[in-house]
Amino acid sequence: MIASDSSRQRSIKNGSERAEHLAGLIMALARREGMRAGDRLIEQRLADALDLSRAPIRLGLKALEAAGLARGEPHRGFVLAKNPTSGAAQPALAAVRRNEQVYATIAGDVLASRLPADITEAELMRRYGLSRAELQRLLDRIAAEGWIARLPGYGWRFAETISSPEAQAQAKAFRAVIEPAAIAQPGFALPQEVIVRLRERQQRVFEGELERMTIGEIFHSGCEFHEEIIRGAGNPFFLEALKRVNSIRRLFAYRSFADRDGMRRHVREHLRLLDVLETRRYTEAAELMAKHLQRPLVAGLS
Amino acid sequence: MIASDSSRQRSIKNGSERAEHLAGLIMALARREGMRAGDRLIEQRLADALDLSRAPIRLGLKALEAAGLARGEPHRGFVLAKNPTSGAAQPALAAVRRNEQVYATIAGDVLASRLPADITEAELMRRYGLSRAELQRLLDRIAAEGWIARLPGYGWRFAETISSPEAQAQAKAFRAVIEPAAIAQPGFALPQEVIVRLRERQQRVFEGELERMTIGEIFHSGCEFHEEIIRGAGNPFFLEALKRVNSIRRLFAYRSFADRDGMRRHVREHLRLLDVLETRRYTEAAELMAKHLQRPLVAGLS
DNA sequence: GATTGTATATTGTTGCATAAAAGAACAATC
DNA sequence: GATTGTTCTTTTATGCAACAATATACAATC
Repeated sequence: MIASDSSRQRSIKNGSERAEHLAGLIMALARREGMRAGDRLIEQRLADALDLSRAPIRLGLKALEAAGLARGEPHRGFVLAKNPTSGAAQPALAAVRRNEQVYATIAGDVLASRLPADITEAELMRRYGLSRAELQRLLDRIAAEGWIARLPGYGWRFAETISSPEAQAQAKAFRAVIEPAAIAQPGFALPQEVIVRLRERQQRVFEGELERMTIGEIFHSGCEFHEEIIRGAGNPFFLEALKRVNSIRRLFAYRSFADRDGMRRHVREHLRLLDVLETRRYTEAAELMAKHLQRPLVAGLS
Repeated sequence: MIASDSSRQRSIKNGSERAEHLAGLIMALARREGMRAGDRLIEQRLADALDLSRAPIRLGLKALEAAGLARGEPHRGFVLAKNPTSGAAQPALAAVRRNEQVYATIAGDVLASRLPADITEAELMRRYGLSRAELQRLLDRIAAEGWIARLPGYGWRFAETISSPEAQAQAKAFRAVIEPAAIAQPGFALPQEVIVRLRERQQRVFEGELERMTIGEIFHSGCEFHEEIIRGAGNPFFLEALKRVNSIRRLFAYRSFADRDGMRRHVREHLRLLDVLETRRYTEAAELMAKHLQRPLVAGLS
């Protein structure tokens, strides 16, 4: 439906923060794409991938250079200086946006029911020391993720979804319905190149990268995998529904610990699923997916 | 999850417009609740039902009185003056919000692909003659409904969902998956009072009110029915997903003509479904729902 | 005891000026 | 021929003050 994960982060006062954020986006992209040290970072291509124009990309690249993650020469553009490992991406994001922290804090407070279900903007501004503009942006983002909504009068209301302790189980139950069903849809089809790309990534994760990934990255990768597959149904409602669930699951994910062994098994199942999908045995694939989603994975990723 | 249908409409310059809007909300509520001429309109109760405080309700009531739809006496509050029929609710809404019109226009333009997928706010302001604030509000609403999203840079992108000609069929396919599945969920249960309320409403519609309802109202009533039922699964993700689909289906609904006979049959199926649900034969109910959703209904309501 | 009337405090909106960010076009370079 | 460098235009954000709407508390009335 709509790529919602690249939710924008403006409202930066300190110019360099914005640049570092962009740098982070670029590194994350490079990582996902499996780029290595020495690969060229072509402005237009990055811009297209991130739905931006070259101007902001440029800022990001300069920030990367300043952080020693990229090297640039006049008229020859930039080149990755280091393999974009998890660790490498961090420094660029060292100036973790305050907004990002506040976001996490709010999420935590809601999960722990430290906030009332109904709350005014003014109250939120006071509690978290935000300006109106900052709060606005934050609320927009949260609303887009679906766990808050305006009341008709003053104030906002947090969704039950997230505050409920059973939310995690409910998300699972929901996915267990839509994901296999999507695969079983009449027109389901996954282009070969998508399968190849997905297999590559899962393979990379399986073969060691897992150890170097943060929980957030692992989770993101899992979401991407499942979203790509559900996309095969060609029905955006399935995709959109999954994205929403995932954006809420992400909130829990941060508080779960990493069970690397479970994850490894998990990724193996992903690979197995790809094999079945490749041969177009969709009924079987749907069943496999159903089983995959039933498996209780401690870390809450799938 | 979150009651999103009472999307607020502020930004009114002409004070009375806001009041008339509120009046409309009150009448619509009275209608849904099956109130009759002579029934009291208790401020606090209306306020609770509409998630507002008494102050705005009061404005609405006064507007209703001015429109001759309610009678008020000092210290005795207001009383419905007429049965809240579809026609009666109209005059109060005569000053149909310009925003509402623009909303409809945009929806139409997107459906007809008269707008590019990516577009800037400035462009939208020019095209539809809106102030930034007005547009902002509109975009927020549309974003909440899920058919537009910000790009990371400048501009917004319309969802594929809505512009696709198959969207209608896709929405149907999606519902055909989640609604029966929700009923089949382990913990599914529908409180008796909900069944009673739903039956009452459907009964009312079946016994003639149908003829006097607008397409919009018929559609709304159908959505509410299905949403109440899916709520029985106790899993907000199902409910939320259905709400989203419905908010998009509503866009199509306005352009479909009314097939009163088909609708009558349709409502009969609703009543039948309630009977089965009442006896807790959920497996059977799920099957019934699946069939119900397969039936090709011209008017695109369900 | 519930509901309405009224006054007051709080909350959110609008428009505007300034500043910052992003996009687009084209020349320069590899 | 693709990519980078540079410049210019357009678009959007931000903070602020005046204003409008909503919420709340309590008294008055039924």
